[in-house]
Amino acid sequence: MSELEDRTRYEAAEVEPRIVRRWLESGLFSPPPEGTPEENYSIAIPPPNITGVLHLGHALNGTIQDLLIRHARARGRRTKWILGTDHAGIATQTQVEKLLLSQGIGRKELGRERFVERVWEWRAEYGGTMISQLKRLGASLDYAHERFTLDDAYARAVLRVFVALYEKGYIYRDRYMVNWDPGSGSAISDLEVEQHTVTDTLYHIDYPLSSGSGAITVATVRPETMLADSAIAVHPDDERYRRLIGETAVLPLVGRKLKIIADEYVKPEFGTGALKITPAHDPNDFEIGRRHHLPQPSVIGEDGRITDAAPEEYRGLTVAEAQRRVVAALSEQGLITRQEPYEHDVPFSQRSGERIEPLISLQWFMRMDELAAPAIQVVKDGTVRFHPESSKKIYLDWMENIRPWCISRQLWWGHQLPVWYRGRETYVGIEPPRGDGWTRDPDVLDTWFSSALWPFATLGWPDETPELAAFYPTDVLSTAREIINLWVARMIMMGLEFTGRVPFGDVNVHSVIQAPDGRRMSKSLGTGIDPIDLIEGGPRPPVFAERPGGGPGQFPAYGADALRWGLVAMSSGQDVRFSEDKVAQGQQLANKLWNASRLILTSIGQAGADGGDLGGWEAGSLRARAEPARLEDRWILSRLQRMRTTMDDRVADFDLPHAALALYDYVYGELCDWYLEIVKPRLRAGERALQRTLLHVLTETITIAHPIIPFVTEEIWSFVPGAEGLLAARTVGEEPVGEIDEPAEAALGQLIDAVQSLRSWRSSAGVRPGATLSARLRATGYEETAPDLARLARITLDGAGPDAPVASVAVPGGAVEILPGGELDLGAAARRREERRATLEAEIRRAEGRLANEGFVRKAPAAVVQGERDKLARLKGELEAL
RNA sequence: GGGCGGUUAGCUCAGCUGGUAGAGCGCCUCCCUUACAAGGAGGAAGUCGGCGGUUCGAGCCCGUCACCGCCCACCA
Repeated sequence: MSELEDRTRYEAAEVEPRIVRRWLESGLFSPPPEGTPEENYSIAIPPPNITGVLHLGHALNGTIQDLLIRHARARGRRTKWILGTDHAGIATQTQVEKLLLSQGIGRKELGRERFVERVWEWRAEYGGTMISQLKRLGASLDYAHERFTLDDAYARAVLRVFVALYEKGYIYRDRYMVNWDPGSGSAISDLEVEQHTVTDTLYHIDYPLSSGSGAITVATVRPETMLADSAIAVHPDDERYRRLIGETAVLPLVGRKLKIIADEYVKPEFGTGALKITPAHDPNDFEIGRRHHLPQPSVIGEDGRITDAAPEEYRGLTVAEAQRRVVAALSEQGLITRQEPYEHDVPFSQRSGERIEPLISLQWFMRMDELAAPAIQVVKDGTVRFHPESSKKIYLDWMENIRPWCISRQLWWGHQLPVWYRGRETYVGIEPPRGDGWTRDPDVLDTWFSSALWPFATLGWPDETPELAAFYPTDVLSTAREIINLWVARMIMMGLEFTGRVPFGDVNVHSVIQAPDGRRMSKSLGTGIDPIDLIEGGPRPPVFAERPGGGPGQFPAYGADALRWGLVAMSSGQDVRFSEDKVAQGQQLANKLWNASRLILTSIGQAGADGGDLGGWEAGSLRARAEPARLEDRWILSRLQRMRTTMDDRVADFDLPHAALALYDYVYGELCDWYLEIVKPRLRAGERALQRTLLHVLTETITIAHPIIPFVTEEIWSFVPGAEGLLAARTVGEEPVGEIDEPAEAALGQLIDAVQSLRSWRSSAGVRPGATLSARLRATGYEETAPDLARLARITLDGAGPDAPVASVAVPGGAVEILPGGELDLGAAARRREERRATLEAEIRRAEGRLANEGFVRKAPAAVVQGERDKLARLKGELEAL
């Protein structure tokens, strides 16, 4: 036991790494594939990108999932937390390309095959960063069965899905308007586009009418696209233009004649009310063009340069250069009648950050309506539940307006389409076509296509593996709301289509953690932090206010438990600011629990170390039988049971912040502040019944706390006499850990109030903290607790004599009279008395006022009115006593 | 433009079905009491964003306005 005596502080940095090792060696996190999905509990982790580095969002989501998994494991369920990584097409390709470029190697010169080889090499070297970080966080993932969205088995699943959907007619090829990302040189889906506010120039340009009588003026922020104009549109009811409908105008710089057409899409009040139509370079114009069967000349190529369809002097220019030239030429001709700055939202690629170039392109698409219908149904009927429920709206809004998904990407890193062409023939199949002359489509699939299969492809689908039989469907999917549509929706659709079952029953949408100043957490803003820096100590970005501990500009090593507790505790809203204080609070909790355990374990001492002689241990379950010998024992068992129930309920509701706070309040406000203080005298007596109760309370407390703060609790467990194996493997089952005891709670509550009142009185009356006062108890309800009251409030209750009290301190059930004695500052006591009198008088006035209010007496519930009367009587009694 | 969330102590946040406001940090006073000074005891500190309304009674319910954040959205 001397080791425990010496370790007066909990040193997370020393403890945690070896606990991680013990967990990993135990094999506990890799359950055998047995039992049914209903009996078992599984979660598939949102696969981290191989390019990724853990950020606070990952740390929070990792903690949440681990908490759920450990909680389920402690309830006796076979748990599997499925691990894997995502190949992350664009992100990875871009990153490796940059790296190679810094070595002077270009992607194109390297060639596709060798480039892909280099990416695999890169992945082998760096792809596991986040996994080792998750281990450090304590995440109890099944590390032995790590999957990758590009491994062979997974790739087979992807191809099979593609072929099946093609055969059903859902997947097709089309020339259609796509979001072209010049940065990655690929089309991307709508969900990979984000809008940024940009200030452009709005140009008003005159298009001379063919009739020669005047001109029609259009407004545009992209004058260069006029080279591809194929019409001018006005609103059919717009009086200004009505007579021009059907006429033509001459496209400046090009000379082509443009028909003036009517379309209700045009807003007469916006700009000039006349809209130039460029079907090939604007999504709205594309639709209008289709309605009116307009030609779709395209002047911007996939390389972002002007094509040969434009007049010669513009060919080969970049879009920006072309814009300058067009504007200059138009100005020269006096056709620009107005220019004004114009602020609007413009699409950018989430990946490359470049401005999206809307283009018509030949791509593969997937029609979603048929897949969406059942996926909407399962959410509406509660087969899949969102937490919080409000996030379900995000899903339904998108699903009910779902549009075709552009699934082909012009990249090299990913699942190449199982599509071959020969002349005008197209072959789609898992195996390559027979015969000569076939060329494979070079495109790869959108990364999210493979991610959509995650919950079942990771378990071996399409093979009927034991893993699939045991763990699919999974129980929970936890994520941030930004990928509800990008990923969650698609998993539900694919799960239903290919397994006939929803991939998970609950979707937990967690908070987004912002920087302390409310900005987004991001590396480029200098607001991002590596969670490992909080665990092990590391640089503290300037946006994080200085706190004591740690070096200058350094986070102290808070430890993983602290970070876990802190993240969960702070994640109470949909967007929350990162609070380092909460992490510090988590560290304190770990330290407190550690020290409380030291007190208990060292006091049990040898009796426990001998093993069996505590008598209360049941050999099988290692569960001490508590023997509540006294009131406080019944009280703590009651409170323990309540805390456990609260914890279970909050976890079941996915309300984890309150689970974390409930644990803290119990450990501090009940176990340490009161129970351990009350039993201290009994502790020294070596009372056997007390030891059993303590051991029970300690082991159940750490078992319940373990899912949130697994490290410190595991470390404590290793010192519990008779404990074997890992706490992580210990189950609590369903039986209660204590008995709810209302009388005990009432009596102890009274004691606590009384002690606090007396301490407060002492402090304001200027009594020396160490002094013991002579006093007399004039109150009921302290039959069992009077000695504790005396000790904790530092008074003696032996003053039975006739002495007049110098003060009367109101406590529940009556008052404690303070008798004269050498330690009293009578002046301060008198001042205190006068202050108290003033407060009492004010409160009495308030209560009397309320009771004089006829409406209150008549309409308020009887219990509330009676409570007010009781309070008034009590206040008056106390005033009397003063 | 639509939707969601927020506005409570100096800071970060709790506040259950409406019954005279709480925690952590910070601040002040005291205490190295044999688990913990990364500790303990006590204290000061709030027009609960503004304005209306419902109610005997509103931080909580309703309306409205303001500000902050996020998500979604094809108006040049």
